Amino acid sequence: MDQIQEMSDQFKMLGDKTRLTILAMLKEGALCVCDLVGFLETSQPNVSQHLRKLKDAGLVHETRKGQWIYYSLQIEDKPYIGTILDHLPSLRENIDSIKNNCCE
Amino acid sequence: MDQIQEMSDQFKMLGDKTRLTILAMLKEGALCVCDLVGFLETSQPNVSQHLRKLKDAGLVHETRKGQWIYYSLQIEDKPYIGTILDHLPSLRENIDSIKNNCCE
DNA sequence: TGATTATATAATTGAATCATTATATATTAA
DNA sequence: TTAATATATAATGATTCAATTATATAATCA
Repeated sequence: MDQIQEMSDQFKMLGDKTRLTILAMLKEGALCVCDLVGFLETSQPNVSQHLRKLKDAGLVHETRKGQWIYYSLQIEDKPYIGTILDHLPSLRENIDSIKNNCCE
Repeated sequence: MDQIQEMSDQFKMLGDKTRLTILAMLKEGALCVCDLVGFLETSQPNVSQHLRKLKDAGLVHETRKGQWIYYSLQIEDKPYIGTILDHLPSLRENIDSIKNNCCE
């Protein structure tokens, strides 16, 4: 598949508010699904399905810790994605206030 | 509208192969619609409608010169868009070979 | 083991999006 | 002023996509 097609497929991943918010949250560090659901105003299955797309696109990866699954960014070797995430507003404070309400 | 929403709307513009190719072409300089149609493998109305979306999103602007309308990038004040376009493959040679076949 | 919690997957619906076809507008040329 | 060219807009059909609802899997806890 040609390069422009590949790039547009990746931008398609960023072209959704829920997914872009997930990436902005993961910029601050790994989070479990329940933390993401707690912050995003949508259902758990919806979050899971967006995470699946981000994983298929190679933008995040998962690690299970007991009953929780933590997601984190996988954006090495994707230089312009890093630049984009740098321009997303910081959600650190929002995350601090919800983190570990559900897990650990 | 919040910032992440605005950003995801812009990425939606980049998340289509035809539109991303148009932007890659305009990176090399202004082009008229017929030049774009000559290179992209799709119809004139399709190109016009994609240009309309790009214009509405504030990514391009138009200048009429006689019966031709030239489009060019409008990406000052959009720093990460510039970075992205830098990472698109160069289409200079392709453009040189089709430029002005239809206009001037 | 059975119940509970965390997460994923499947099925469905409705909305958004892309491409095509047809038509309209605007400019230039005869 | 009529014809031709360049471009835009409108209408339609088909596909894609996001969100919901329902169900399945996997891990922990009692």
